[in-house]
Amino acid sequence: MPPATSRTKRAAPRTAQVAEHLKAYIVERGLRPGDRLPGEAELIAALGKSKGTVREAMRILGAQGLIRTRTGPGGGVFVADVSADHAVSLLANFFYFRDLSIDDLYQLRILLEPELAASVAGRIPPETMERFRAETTRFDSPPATAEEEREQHVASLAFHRDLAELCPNPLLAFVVGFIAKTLSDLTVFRRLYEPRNLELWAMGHDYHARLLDALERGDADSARAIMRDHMQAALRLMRDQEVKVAKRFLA
Amino acid sequence: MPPATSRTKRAAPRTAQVAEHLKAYIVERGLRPGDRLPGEAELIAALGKSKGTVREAMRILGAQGLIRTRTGPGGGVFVADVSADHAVSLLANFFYFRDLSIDDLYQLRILLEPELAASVAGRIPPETMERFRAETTRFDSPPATAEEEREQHVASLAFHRDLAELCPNPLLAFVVGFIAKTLSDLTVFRRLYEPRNLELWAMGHDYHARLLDALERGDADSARAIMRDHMQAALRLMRDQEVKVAKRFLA
DNA sequence: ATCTATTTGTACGTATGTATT
DNA sequence: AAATACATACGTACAAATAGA
Repeated sequence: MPPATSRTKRAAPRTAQVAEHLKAYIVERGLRPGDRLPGEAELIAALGKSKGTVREAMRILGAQGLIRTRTGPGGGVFVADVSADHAVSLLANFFYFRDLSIDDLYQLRILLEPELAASVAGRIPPETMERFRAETTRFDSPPATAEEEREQHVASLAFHRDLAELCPNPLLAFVVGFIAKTLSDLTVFRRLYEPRNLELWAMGHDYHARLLDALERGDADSARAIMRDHMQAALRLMRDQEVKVAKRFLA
Repeated sequence: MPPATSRTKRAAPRTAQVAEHLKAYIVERGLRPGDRLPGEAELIAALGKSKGTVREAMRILGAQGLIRTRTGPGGGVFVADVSADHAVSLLANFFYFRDLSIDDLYQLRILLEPELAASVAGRIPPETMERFRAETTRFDSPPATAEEEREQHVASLAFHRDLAELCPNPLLAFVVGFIAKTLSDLTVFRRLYEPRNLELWAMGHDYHARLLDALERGDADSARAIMRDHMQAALRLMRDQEVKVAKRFLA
């Protein structure tokens, strides 16, 4: 048996043990989002751990998005569905110390967005389609100010996120959504005095309309082709723009 | 002013406030991985919060991979680089309640792996290349048992993860690594009595060698083409296999 | 090798806040 | 409006780990 000074893997702290225990508990019982977990008091009694230890374990699961707690009667600890936003934030933190360039993001975008467009063709509910059409009218006139141009760009990215939510492949939807969110955060801090790019507006406006047409009539191949052209053009234009990166952690 | 019973956004719990405060602290000061953060005692004094509150906040940041703590003299709280493994685990939890199918994973794989192969062509250090070559010899003979076949498959996925680490695009590297890890976890539980697939072995062995050749001579286009063919063939074979999904949370 | 100092980790008791009935 | 049930916050004491003398 190795001496105490050896580099044998130290036992995990009790808090981490309790957290893992709770995860296993959820998996074993096949609990679903909304299902109730034992509360503080019960866990303290059942596991023989102190209040602090149990609470810290809860915080770990909460930070990972796995549980939610509510105070008051009928409150307690509940299994939570990890939200897409939460997962995006957690992943964004991973890239905090790794610098993602615009090119990095667009390399993925060019590969994925056309496929995503194809996969949602013919799968858009009429009322959603109506909303999309209404959105495009907001951009019928070219942006008058740099600020307006930025708003249009962010709105366009929001459209891509909305589209992603309709994708039947959850992983594809997530990655595309993540990229759009990241680009959105980046461009919030774009320099405002740069010359506005009317070409970008005209192109965006045109592709938007043609894409919606293709999606509505369920023409996956056209949707893919339109999106591919748009992505390549967008990358060329992005390359000309100076972008200030916002460094921060997300909640 | 709305009454107390309205749905105005409740103030965040103190613990969450402290956690956000610490994140902001890191960002404002531009702290880097390894840099020291104020310890428990200092934070208790500086923020006027209790020990439990401060510790729970630390656990939140720890669960997100942002800090690490060490006991003893010279110990304390330190900024951590969120590890790729940690980020993969957090994202895997997001998909716990969303079922990713093999087809979902391969839809992305087919799009991304060829591009990744192209991007690492000519960028593989000689000693790494040697290691890759050595690995392939382990598979010079076809698998004798179902268990051996599974091992080869997992090893092949590990190779793809190693390759991903060399990719200059951190996002592309992450997504491909995530897919390989997820497939690895899935196939650990494949049924063992199914007929072994010698075709899979032969194809894998062949493409492996040709891919390494292309990568070594920096031939990005060939690498991309080889990888694309391999992915499409692999998907066809995977579709014939019954796969048991392992449901669990990751640490 | 043993002790000592330092810093996080665990335990427990009590009080406060919050939301439902 | 009040009682109830639950999480949240606080303070103290002690245990464990680790670097250095």
